[in-house]
Amino acid sequence: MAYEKKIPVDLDCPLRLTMSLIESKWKSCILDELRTGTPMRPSKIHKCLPEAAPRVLDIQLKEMVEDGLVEKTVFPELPPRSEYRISELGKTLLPIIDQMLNWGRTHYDIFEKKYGKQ
Amino acid sequence: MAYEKKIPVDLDCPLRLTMSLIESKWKSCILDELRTGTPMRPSKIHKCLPEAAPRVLDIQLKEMVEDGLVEKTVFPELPPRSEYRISELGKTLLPIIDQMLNWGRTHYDIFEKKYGKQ
DNA sequence: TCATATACCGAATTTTTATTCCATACTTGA
DNA sequence: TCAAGTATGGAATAAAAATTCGGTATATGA
Repeated sequence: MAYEKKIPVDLDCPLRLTMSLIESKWKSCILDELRTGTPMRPSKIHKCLPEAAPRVLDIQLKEMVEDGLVEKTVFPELPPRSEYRISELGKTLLPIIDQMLNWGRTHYDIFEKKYGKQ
Repeated sequence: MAYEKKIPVDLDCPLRLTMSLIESKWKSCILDELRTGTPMRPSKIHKCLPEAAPRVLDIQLKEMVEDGLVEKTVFPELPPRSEYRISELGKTLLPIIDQMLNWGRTHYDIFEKKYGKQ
């Protein structure tokens, strides 16, 4: 099987456990997009995160479903339709996402000066 | 130069900015080790994080100094001596680290059952 | 004398992630 | 009829991150 994580999550330490669930490039953004609880179709998620390659979002969504952070419903229709929604467990991560969002907003200037263009 | 990050931090969105500063495998753990503010010599840091390859810690410490999360003092002695300490900016990330630690402790069981050995 | 400790870094390799491209199979609207 | 949208995934490739190994130079203690 392609794209199977060798170590799904890191159980060695609680900090690494949490990090390993969200450290992939787009997972925190996916949680942020799904935060309201409203189900979202994958095409919508792709549109909301245009910087991310669709294939990557698919893979990360799949992992998040496996980890229990996100729930998926597939409607047996044609053309195919499916929905992703944040799980109760996933919601418990939102305060962390919030703090990271706030931190990023608060300290953006420092890094813009340091690493921004020109 | 070896090990230069292509994009030092991600300025596209505040969430990605914060994540990009700490998502490397050991950075959050390094911040946790340095949390009290007491300077630590690199050999001590290596001992506290024995799972991490020393070379990786060196590299990640260097990046964290560059990003301003950690400060470094080099004593011009032989044998060489140096110290790392968390910066004021780095300290502002500790509430996030704390929340991730708590989350990991609270939800450890779920993932132990799911992914733990036997 | 010799192993150990010190801090660091280059280089090569391995592992993990991310990206790109193509394919499926059916619907709708132009 | 034909392009575009729908969800998904295989496969190949590229890029990034982590790991391993070896080297620098000097001091200390056995």
